[in-house]
Amino acid sequence: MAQQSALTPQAEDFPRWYQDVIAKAELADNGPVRGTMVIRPYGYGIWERIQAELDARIKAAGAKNAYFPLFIPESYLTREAEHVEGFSPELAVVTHAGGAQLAEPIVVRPTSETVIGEYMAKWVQSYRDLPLLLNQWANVVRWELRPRLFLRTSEFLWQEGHTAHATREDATAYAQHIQLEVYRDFLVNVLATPTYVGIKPPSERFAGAINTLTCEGMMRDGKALQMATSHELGQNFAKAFEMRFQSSEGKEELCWTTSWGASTRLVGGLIMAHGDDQGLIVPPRVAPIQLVILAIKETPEVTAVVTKLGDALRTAGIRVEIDRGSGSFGRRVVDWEIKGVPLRLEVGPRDLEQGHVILARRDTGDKQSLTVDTVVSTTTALLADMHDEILASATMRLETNTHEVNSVDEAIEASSGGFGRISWDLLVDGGEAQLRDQAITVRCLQRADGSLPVDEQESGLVALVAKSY
RNA sequence: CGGGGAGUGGCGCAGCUUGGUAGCGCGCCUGCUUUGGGAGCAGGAGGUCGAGGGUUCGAGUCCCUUCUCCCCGACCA
Repeated sequence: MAQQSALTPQAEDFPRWYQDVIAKAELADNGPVRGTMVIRPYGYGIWERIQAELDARIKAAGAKNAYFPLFIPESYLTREAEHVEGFSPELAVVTHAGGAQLAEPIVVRPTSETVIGEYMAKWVQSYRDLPLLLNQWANVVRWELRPRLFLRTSEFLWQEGHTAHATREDATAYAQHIQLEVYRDFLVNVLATPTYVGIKPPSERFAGAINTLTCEGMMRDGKALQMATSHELGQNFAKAFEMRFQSSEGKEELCWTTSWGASTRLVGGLIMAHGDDQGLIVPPRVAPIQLVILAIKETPEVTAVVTKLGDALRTAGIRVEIDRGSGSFGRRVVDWEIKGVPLRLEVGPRDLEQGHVILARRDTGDKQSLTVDTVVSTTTALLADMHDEILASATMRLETNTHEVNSVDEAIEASSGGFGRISWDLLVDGGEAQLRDQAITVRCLQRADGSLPVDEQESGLVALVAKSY
């Protein structure tokens, strides 16, 4: 049987590969309204893993979950000038409800700074109430002209954190803490995606923020993807919503606020950062299924061993699925490869006669045979190694496709299949616009050593430029 | 909004030039055989051809109107 590839090869047409893999791995479907997305169980399983890992880190950072309404009075949005200007083109507005036209239109939240600001103002009276650290898991709507599943949908799922602080320093420190200890830590240790952490140039900043921090990842086609951001909002929203508190000296002062978010876009990032021509490669810690046991043929012996192994692996804390399915061996293997399940344990009558089973890795394709009694220990160790190796190869790709450049022309060249690293000074005077004409943007600004700058005025900053999703 | 395409079973497409029984691949269902890298054979289900109007004995095909979707250019997690 001629081996025909199940997916469009990445090198042939990357966007097509992306669509193919989403369909064939059963991650998502287009919704009935343009730009909307149906997340299928396997895709949602990945999102649930992302949620669990992020939520734990957010709680460790001291924030507590709450929930605010989907509907926001239009007048709230208009209170912060930059914010409303930034978001008005993509708002969905409800003008009719209950069979009548509404006196004041209601906006479907594109983000919740405004409602949350209103309530924070109510809850904060004293410096003793600060910092106020909130997070919510929610859906938001931003009407998109060019939707792409997971990457840009008109409705998406995310977490949005909102905090209020007594001082600017405290707010700055918290935004940085979230960016590094929540987002970067998650991206490295769970998603196995190395990123460049930096600040956005003014042109790319969140509407209403005085500073935006970002983690920029590189996809396998060399394009950038913004994976998570946190914003220092200064006192812009505090002013608009009169978030005041009485200091220990008895003076009335304005709060300093932050907001920060990560969305279902992360699933898109996961797909494009690791996937290959055989399908997804899901790193073990984010994998809803870490190991699939594939019963090659259902003899009583195979069934017994498969059941026993499944129980043992689950007891060891590994997320296991058993495939006793009908259908050919090859077909089932290909299907699990497309889904990117990290490990596949093949159990057949022939193996059992010889007293072993076969363990195959999705990322490298390596197979080994091992005795039944060593399966749990081998698997546990291998899952840990696989995370490190997937991260290492992604890091290698990030580094080899990032080029130091010294001119705008070289930056354009570097952006054809990766990132350019260029002195920010070379871009401030018209260079950024020149890049933008080539669909290249400044993804973030860093210090020369890769650390986070305070603001874009700092001298000696380096810009990472690339085409992006 | 400017430019370019496409609407035909679940998905991907042919048929239209030159009107005459609506087809192909994949998928799906049933049965038998097969499960060690996308199984084989046999049988079967499933379509108001985007919508409306017109021409004609007869329209997927020709004419008019209309709707929708996709791709490329200005925003965004």
